[in-house]
Amino acid sequence: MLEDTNPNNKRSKNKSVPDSTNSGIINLSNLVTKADPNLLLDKKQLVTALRSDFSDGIKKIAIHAAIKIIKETSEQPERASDEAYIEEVAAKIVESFTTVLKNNTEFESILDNVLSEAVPVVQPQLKTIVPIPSSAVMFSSMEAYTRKDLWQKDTEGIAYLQHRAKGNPNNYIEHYISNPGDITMLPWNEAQQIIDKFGFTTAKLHLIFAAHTMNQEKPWQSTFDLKASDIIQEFGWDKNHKKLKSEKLLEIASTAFALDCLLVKTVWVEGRNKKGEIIGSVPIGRMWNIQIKVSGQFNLEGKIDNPDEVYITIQPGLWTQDFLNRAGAKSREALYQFGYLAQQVLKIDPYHDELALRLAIYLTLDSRVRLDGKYRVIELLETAFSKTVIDQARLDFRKAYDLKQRWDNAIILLLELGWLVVFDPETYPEWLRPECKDKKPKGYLEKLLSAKLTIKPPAPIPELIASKAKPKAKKEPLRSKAKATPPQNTCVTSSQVREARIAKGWTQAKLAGFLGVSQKLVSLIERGERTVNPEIAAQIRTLMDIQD
DNA sequence: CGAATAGCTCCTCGAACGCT
DNA sequence: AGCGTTCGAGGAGCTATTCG
Repeated sequence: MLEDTNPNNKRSKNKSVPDSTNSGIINLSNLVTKADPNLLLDKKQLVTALRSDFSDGIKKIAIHAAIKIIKETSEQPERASDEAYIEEVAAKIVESFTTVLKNNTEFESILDNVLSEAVPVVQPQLKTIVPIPSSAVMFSSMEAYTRKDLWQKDTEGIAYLQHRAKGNPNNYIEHYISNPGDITMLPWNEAQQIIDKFGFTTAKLHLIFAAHTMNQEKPWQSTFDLKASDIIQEFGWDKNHKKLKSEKLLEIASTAFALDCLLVKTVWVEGRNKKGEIIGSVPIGRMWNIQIKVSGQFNLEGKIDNPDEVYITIQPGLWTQDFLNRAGAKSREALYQFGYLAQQVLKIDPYHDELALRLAIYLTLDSRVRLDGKYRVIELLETAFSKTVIDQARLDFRKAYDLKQRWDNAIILLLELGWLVVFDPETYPEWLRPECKDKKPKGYLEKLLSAKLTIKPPAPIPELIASKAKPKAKKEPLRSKAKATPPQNTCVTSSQVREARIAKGWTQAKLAGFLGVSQKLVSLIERGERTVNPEIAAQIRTLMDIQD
């Protein structure tokens, strides 16, 4: 089961480099390891570095060789102590080697084999609405990144965070902390240092990784590359001019580094069907395997101080085999659950709009499960903060006022971002709503906590989710068809679908996977042999960016 | 040769229809 | 009205063909 080997294990090798100059043999691999690993990014720089390293090595050997030659073969062995003569002979030896090296294309072809492509092929930026995994692992990992208060110490002093399923308490997911490239669980004190690095940036980067993972057919077997400057734009950091771009790049790199430290273990049994149950249990493994490559100008020590780009290579962990397995879901052996992420969520500022961001992330994941979007205020606040925050607000009127302010600001921001917020007329009266400036009566906090409201992500996400959900609740016949389609143009032609799909480089099977239909139907649609129902048409338009 | 696509067949489900 | 039958759309599985 765990047979696929982790490519990251390579990195711990090459710790000590034997001094090849003493043996008189130049070993290319030794030279490679002596070079700064950052050099591996740029073949030209590496070749230059290796050539100069090679020449230095040759010079030392050449001097030894020159002395030996003069002593043993020369007619004037006494000149073996004549430094000038030695250098002269050594220089000839060096020259004979370096001329060979200069014209040696074999040297570069060896490097071609040693090195992967210099600049990785990066994934394009995310669109405004993207599919995103919404399985329990996403909920639990979001808690791991944004809820430091939920981390605990077990009896052996290991730091862990446990997320139990609401419906079935036998199902749970646990997270641990490790050092990068390792799966040893770290004890509390060491783990704390990494947990301290967690936060909203980590959570947002995690969402971006997760969104790109949706593009992988078998995520647990594949890797993909992202460019940190794309991520900066997705975070909306490009508009902040107080920080240098290189600083932002390094922040992304260190955030990715923190993501590499999260482990996950799942014990999950879901569904009842003909084949029995889906067992989604994975032993402890990494959430993401991450490698970071920095590119830019080298300083004198061969390091990069101010990178002009950072490339992140991501390999999703084994959890995706059980929770993001399209083929497995078809054969009812694994899960493939996803919702949709509005890209603007990534741009919400965690410092000024923390609650809005927490709500947006939670609701993004939860909207697939809770189709009606109905929540009570207390429920949302409890998932966003620890319970103690609410208890403190109950005891201290200033904290209560503060909490109400934060809640109102969060709701106002979500409304501005196009989220659908409908206040329940009975439990959420006018005077309690964010826009009302009137003085609040006594006991308003309890009123607010028990108030009900409907929150849904911005259009067209609710429509997309609704069309994905198998309509178990009876749809009202006939009328629904006419009613469901009023606002947008939901027609697509067969050629539009085919052209858009090919433009994106998707196969019919891949599009079918996102639509939740068979590849065959996509084929029929593209040939114009099947009419496209409005819901599928709307999904196609969104997924494929089809304009009128 | 393997991945992508298309052809064929069969199943399911809801709407419409007809009979009692 | 209640029930069974028929029909067509939507969809899945298996497999043949095409294409790079």
